[in-house]
Amino acid sequence: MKSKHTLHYHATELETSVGSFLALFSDQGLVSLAFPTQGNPAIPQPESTGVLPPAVRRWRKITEAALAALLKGKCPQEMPPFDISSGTEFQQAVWRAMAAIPVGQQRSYGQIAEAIGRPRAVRAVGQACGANPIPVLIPCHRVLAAHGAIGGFSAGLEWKRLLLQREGLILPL
DNA sequence: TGCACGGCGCTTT
DNA sequence: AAAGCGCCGTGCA
Repeated sequence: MKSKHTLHYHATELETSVGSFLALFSDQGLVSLAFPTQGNPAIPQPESTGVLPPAVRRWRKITEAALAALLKGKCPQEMPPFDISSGTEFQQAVWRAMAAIPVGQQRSYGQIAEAIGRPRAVRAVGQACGANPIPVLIPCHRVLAAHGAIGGFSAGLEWKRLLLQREGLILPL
């Protein structure tokens, strides 16, 4: 017996002002987003965007526009649907809470923990943030340690700083 | 300011 | 079953 859903993902590159992100879509929506890997601009693109299913082509365009907006510190007009089914219930709750942080605002790991009703699960929240499959659009960069310290970032603190800076957030030195 | 530590909830091995 | 975290408050120099 084979399931006909989610057997395969559509991989596609998204060009931005800071390099090319790699996006993965399922038939449910955007599954993951990967930062441009250093000095590695052109992974050969096996499928042209022409072969992508219509829905995926639409989401791709929306995602690209949303990325561009966020990199300019602006609020995206539209977001693609997220397929975060890979996460545990807890992780999905954390990711949804992060997605609700407005552009230009910040939260602490503790605040996210409270927002999902587990005020003491602070470390677990940190772990779940690190597991966020859709960085930038699910703004894990807007989650800082208590008292404004920058905290961590799995893709590298440089990216976190850049994103915060573009959104006009100032960090304590 | 800075470091050390204990406790915490969840994921991963 | 146990380790290991993108944490956080406290306490001490």
